[in-house]
Amino acid sequence: MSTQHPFAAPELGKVPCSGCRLRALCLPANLSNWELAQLDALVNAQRPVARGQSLFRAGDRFDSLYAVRTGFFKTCATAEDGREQVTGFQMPGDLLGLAALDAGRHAVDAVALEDAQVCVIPFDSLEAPSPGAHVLQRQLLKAMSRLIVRDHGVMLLLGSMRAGQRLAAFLLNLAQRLQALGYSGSALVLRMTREEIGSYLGMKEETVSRTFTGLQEQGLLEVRQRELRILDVAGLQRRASGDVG
Amino acid sequence: MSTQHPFAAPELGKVPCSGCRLRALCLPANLSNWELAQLDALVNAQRPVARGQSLFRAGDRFDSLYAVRTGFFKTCATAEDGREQVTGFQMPGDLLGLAALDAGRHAVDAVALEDAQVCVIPFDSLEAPSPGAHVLQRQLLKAMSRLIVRDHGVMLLLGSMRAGQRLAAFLLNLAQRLQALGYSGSALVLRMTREEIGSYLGMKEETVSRTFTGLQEQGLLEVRQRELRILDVAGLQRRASGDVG
DNA sequence: CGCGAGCTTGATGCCGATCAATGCATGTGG
DNA sequence: CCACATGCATTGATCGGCATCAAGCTCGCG
Repeated sequence: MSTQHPFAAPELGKVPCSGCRLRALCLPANLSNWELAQLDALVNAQRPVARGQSLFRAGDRFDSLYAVRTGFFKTCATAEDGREQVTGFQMPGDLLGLAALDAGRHAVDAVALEDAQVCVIPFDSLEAPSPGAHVLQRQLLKAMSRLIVRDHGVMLLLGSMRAGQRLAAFLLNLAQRLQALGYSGSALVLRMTREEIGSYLGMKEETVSRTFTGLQEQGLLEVRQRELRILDVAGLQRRASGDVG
Repeated sequence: MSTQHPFAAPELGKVPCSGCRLRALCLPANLSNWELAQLDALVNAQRPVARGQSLFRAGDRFDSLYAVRTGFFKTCATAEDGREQVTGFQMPGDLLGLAALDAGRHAVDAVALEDAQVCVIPFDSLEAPSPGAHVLQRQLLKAMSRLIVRDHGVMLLLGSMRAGQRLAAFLLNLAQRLQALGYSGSALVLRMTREEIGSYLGMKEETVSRTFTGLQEQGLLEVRQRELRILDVAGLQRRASGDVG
């Protein structure tokens, strides 16, 4: 149902949080062993999502949260008039579905930008007043708080930065998050199209393209299609802070 | 009766949530009597904040959440380079400090736009695994989820709307929230300056002013200084959806 | 090989930023 | 009570960044 390979089971075997490579970056961050065990009991098995597939869509009934285990997602909000906007990009360790807790229905579409696997956290886990639920709730509160802070950063970016600053800030943030996952902080592959970047940053794909070219001509980075190499982090940071135009 | 008077006490007497006018709109929303009692035990007394004063500042240690009881607030995020941006306006029933849960330090400044009173919810309440904490956490998760959804709306607005649409959408939202509080949905007083509106909407105060004038000339509203009257809700809605330029 | 999705580059025009001046309301001190 | 200062709001003139429209270009894939 979820993948293009007909033989793929809807759920794969479970890897416990306690043994997960992402343990320090995901929900289990900073938990004691006992707390970790409580959490482990609430997280269901993994589920694959093929590139281009939706994990959920806006309006879907909310019955579980998801943590990205492998792969890359985008979330899209849709206005009543049909305008769409990318509201975030999620990589391993990030949570999906947090905006749905209030209304009981998902508020955005979550689409895999490459073949991915997510961990499933049933909504029921949150309801019962078990010790595990308490741990989970506390971690979720932190995760949501973090998301709010990040969104405020995006609002700042959208409200008061020029195209060059926006793209520079975006790339720095992306590189930093990838580095936290153990990847190189300077050489990376863009999982999303120019249009998706533009949607996230409030600019048109043509402008994204031109801005890439501009940053490249200034020697700050090297970009060829989806492959990106950051040559001058400090320069990019200055650029993001509005140094130049 | 606000902090500018030297004799004002730092805390006033407590009004229990169960007897609060805002009960249905604030943290106690949709709670059973038993749950309400649990919550009541966690909320401290009220605290006054005078117009222009900060309830907290970015970087302050986070030791309690606040619920607006009376008055009007704005929250401001500050970038490293000093740029400031209003990230939200809070009215009675809204919570303040949600962005601080993750880092343990406040991420924004919260400033009273008029003399105000807030209810204090000590952070400790969240930590202990008491039944009250469980109730509080569940309500907080919902409130944060709601904030995330609202922020996504603002991102959409900032990323893909023209000045006229932004202002129209903002005013409709403001009027709707005020109406939910029992005020008129069509006649209202703007608690914030043009500059603050502009900061929130990603435009300059001159543009806000011109846009007000434009909407007025189209007969959609009437504005004189801070006093605003919405004359044509449907027209404003069309305007917000990008009907006109 | 040829198609199509995605990316780049160019030409033009418009929206909103910017600079600058005036108007209006409130408050303060003489 | 008036004169003046101050903060906020409006209006005008000009300019620049980005959207828009319109071709080409690149690359992966059937």
